[in-house]
Amino acid sequence: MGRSPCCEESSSVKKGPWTPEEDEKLIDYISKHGHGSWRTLPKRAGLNRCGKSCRLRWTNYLRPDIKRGKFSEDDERIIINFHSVLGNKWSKIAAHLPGRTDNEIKNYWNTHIRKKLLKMGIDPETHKPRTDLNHLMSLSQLLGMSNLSSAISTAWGNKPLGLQPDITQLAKIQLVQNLLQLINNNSFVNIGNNNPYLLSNPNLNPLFLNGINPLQTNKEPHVVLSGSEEYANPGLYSQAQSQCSQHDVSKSLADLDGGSIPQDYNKINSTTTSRENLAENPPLPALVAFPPKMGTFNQMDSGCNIAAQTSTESPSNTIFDDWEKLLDDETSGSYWKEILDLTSTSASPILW
DNA sequence: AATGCACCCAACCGCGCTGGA
DNA sequence: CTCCAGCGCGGTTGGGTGCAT
Repeated sequence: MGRSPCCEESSSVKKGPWTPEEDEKLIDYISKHGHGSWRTLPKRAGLNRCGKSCRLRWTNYLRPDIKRGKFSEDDERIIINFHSVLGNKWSKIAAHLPGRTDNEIKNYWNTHIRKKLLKMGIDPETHKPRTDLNHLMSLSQLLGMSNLSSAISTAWGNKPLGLQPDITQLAKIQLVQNLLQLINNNSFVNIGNNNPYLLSNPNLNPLFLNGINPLQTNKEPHVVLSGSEEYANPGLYSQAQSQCSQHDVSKSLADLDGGSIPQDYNKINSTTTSRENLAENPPLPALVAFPPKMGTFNQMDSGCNIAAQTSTESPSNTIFDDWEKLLDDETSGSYWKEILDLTSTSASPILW
């Protein structure tokens, strides 16, 4: 069905940035009369703007309850978690960050968070590790740079730059993760990063894929949504819920899906695995056992060489041992050779 | 100082949904 | 049931700004 444009094309309504005078008129009018019909508001308020422009200016900028300024780390985490569940539903995400507008969150996502996730090797759309070849290339280049830096440092008789070993390890790990995912196309491993987002993200933590909450010792059943809204990832939604509760958001998320908010959760938590992941992607055994408390866990402290944590759910030490070997400089060469051999014989056109 | 470039974010555009006639 | 006005939402644009050369 066709619809008339918001403003007559022939009309000479003003566009572009708002002047302080226009702002004042709009604020004055709405504070006295409310906005009522946006379409008729400009005339009533004496503004040469279209109603839509007035609404946008009010909701995104002039509203008195708008919170401006930098996003906190908590805000960022909440945005990421809700985005992993809701996708680009900016208004829904904004509903859980009082004072923030959907436009502001959308901009912040596109300019900051998106890039951050990409740098971490995470696809901001799916919240899963990137498997595109460009990304693999950049990782292999990172490895190359890192090795070069190491060679230069050795040649000069200096120790490598302080960050270099971590970068090397992370690049190796990330690269292998992505290779494994390419090869198996059904799961992946995630180690060597102390970012709470990675650890708590059911898409990124292998334990979640096994239906294990890394922060709890017992398995939990899958979430069965009883509400009207479908969420791609109920585990993350629970996590998002718990974070939301920390911010004292009055609107209960439980109302949305008929579930209950796990009130005592720590900052990073989750309850279940993704139904889709389990249904469509049978999990590989978890490679790393996570300790029960996030606060005590710092993988970087051990230089990515994670000490095996005992867990009743830990399926295998063998694979973990392999990873340790991979991370061991003395033996990594042979493992890389194996991987290279494997990829060179596979049908996938891996580029090096 | 001038220029080019990248980034940020306010504002715009167009589509879909909703509810009333 | 159809039509349509109005609104809200998500994607996109472009001007302003800061930084590098």
